[in-house]
Formats: sequence, structure tokens, C-alpha cells
Amino acid sequence: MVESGNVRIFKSSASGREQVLSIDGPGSSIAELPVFDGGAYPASAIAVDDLTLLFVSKQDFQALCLAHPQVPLKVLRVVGARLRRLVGIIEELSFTTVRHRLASYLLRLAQKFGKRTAEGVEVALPITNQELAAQIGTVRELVSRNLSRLQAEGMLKIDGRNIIISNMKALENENDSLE
Amino acid sequence: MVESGNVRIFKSSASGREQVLSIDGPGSSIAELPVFDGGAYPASAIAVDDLTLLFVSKQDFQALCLAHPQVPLKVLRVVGARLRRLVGIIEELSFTTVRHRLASYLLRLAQKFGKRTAEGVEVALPITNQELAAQIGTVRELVSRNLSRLQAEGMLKIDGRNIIISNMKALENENDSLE
DNA sequence: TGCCCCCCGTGACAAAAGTCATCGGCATGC
DNA sequence: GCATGCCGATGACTTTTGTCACGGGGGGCA
Repeated sequence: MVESGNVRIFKSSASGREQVLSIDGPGSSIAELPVFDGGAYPASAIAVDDLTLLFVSKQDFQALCLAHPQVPLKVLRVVGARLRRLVGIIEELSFTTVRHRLASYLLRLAQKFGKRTAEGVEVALPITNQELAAQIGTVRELVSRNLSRLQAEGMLKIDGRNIIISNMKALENENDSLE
Repeated sequence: MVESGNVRIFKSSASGREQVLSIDGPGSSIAELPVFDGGAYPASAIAVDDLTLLFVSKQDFQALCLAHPQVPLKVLRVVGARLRRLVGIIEELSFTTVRHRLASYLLRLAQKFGKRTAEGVEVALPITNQELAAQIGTVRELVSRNLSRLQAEGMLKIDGRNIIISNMKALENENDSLE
């Protein structure tokens, strides 16, 4: 269980690429699978910032579940959310382009953290291009190129780590109609 | 719960492509997520052959879990397996080529159903190229082309719906060393 | 101050993926 | 028999993705 801080869960390839599966904050559980089925860890994890975790052993978990039958039902809800997220990643990887995934990411970011300004919605990229690439399943260069291209097309303006989305509508259009 | 027969679980894109998430047979559960968290179905399902299902309502499931605390623990194991499979799909989609995924598929097939013959291991493709494409996340044409190419390179021989893997080693080499 | 490391952008290129169209085979059903 | 529809192969092409290499810009640290 994450007590404080954030963890990034990811797979890495032999050639050094990474694919982020999720980023989990306080209240989330991570590395539950071995507790459920006794198997191996399905992915790697790394602290994004200062992090404190609570460890629950397989034995304790099972005992807890047997003693308090509501617990596993709650856990199932949490695991369900994880399943949904993974299905979403598969869908994006299988059906959409890097450009599309990038637009989706920016939109999500804008909806969560965007500030309205005169020129549009402004957000600060919280991560490097490298990490963004890992989250949307591509490489750093393509993130860079596609950002430039979106800028050239007038959808947004890049100012260092800040991004001003000047044409929210256009960005949203990138988003629907999965090709 | 699947009582008999097989179900294919898949997502489909606006342009008509499909991505298979899993194929489940007797003993598996499907469409559990709404029962867990009350949300929507995360994907579509279709009967592969004659199929009988057992329906368990959310209420019954919860009552069952509360009455028999071992049940949800077992369910967690099953869901865990599903999580692992999805992570595996993401890994393949993100890191590997169509060629690689095709080779993996054939190897799995050969290990499960292959018959040794003088010329190599023989398997019958149980599905159309179209469906194979949906399982490995691509389109029909690429499956066809890559099969031809593997044949041209001497790894296997295609005889209608039958495939004779003449060079198992070479096919396995395709498989390790995720690029 | 200078060095090193990481980050970013970009050109040039190669490889992979996907699209569109065509042809031929085969089964099904009218 | 013949039309229809699905399936597979393949050529020609475009787009997308990924790789490699380079140069420039900081930030930290000795």
C-alpha cells in the first residue's frame, strides 16, 4: 500500500525502452499480484518522489480477508480499476497513433491541472519528454517531433516546460474518431 | 461463468479493427468487472462456438463472498491471471513487431497442439488470418505477408491451413531478444 | 570556471505498419 | 449453374514509427 508519495509501474524492454503501466499515489496498492496468486512480480516499480509504503504479507492479507469479508470486495474494486486502465492502454496502443496518444495525454493533463488564460489553457508538463514517451508507448524523439507538429498546426504553443493549448477544440478532435 | 464453449473478449475501433483481449473457456469468468465495481463493461464478447454461461448477479456474488470468504480469494487469483495476460499484451504491443508477435503466436500454438513429423512440427491454424491479426494487434494483410516471409526464410512451410515449422530453433530466436 | 550529464530538437535515414486495389479459390445458397 | 461472400496472397503506395547522429542548452559539482 502506498502511504505517501508516488510510484511508477512499468515494463522495460531488452533495448532499454520503457512502457509505463500506471502511476500510483497514496491509498493505492501496488505489487498485489504475488499476494493474490503467489506468482512473480508482473512489472517493475520505481519511486517518483519520496515514498513510504506499507507492507502486507500474503499471510496477513489472507487472514485479514477471512476475518473481514468486506475487505476482498473492496480490493476487487481496486483491481477492477487497474484492469480497466490496462485495457485502455491496450486500446490506445493497438488502435491509435503516437500523435493521437500525445493529444489524449495533453487533454487529460489540461482537464486536471489546466489554468485558463487569455491565450488558452495553460499547463506545465510535469515530466520529461523521455518519461512522456514511456507513458504513451513510444520514444523521446517522436514526442518531441509531434509536439512541434501540433505547435506548427496552431493547436498549442510550447514555452519551455509550459504548454498553452490555444485551440482546445482542435486537440479534442484529434481525440475522438479513433481511426 | 463459462460453463461450456469459448468466448472471445475484444475491443473494436471505430474503423472496424479488433483487438482480442482474451479467449476464455469452461471454468473462466467473464464480464466480472461490472460485478466488482458497478461500472460499464470494459470490452465486447462473442461466442466462438456453442456456448453456455452461468449468470451471477452482483447481489448474489457479494452475498456469496460474505458467506464464504474463500471465494473472493479464489476470484482474486483468477483476476490476477487476467492482469498478467493484459500486461503481456501491452508489452508485446509496445516493444515488438508484428513479425515477432506472429512468431510468438505460432510457437505457443506449436507447443500446445503441435505434432512432430519428419519435416518438423505441424499445427493447424485454428482461426482465419483476420482473427489472428486481431489477436496480435494488426491487420490481415500483415499476417499474410509475414507468414509468407517466414516461409521464404525457410522457417516454416504453409500448406493451406496447416503449418509445418521446419526450423523451430529459428522461430524461437525470433522470440527472445525483445528488440 | 570548466566539466559532465541530462535534456531537447532535428535532420537523415531505414524499417515497419497500414491502406487500397486486384485476383483467384472455395464454399454456400438460391 | 451461377451469384455472392469470405478468405488468402500480393503489388504499389503512403504514413508512421523508430534509429542514429549531431549540436545546443542548462544545472550541478569538483
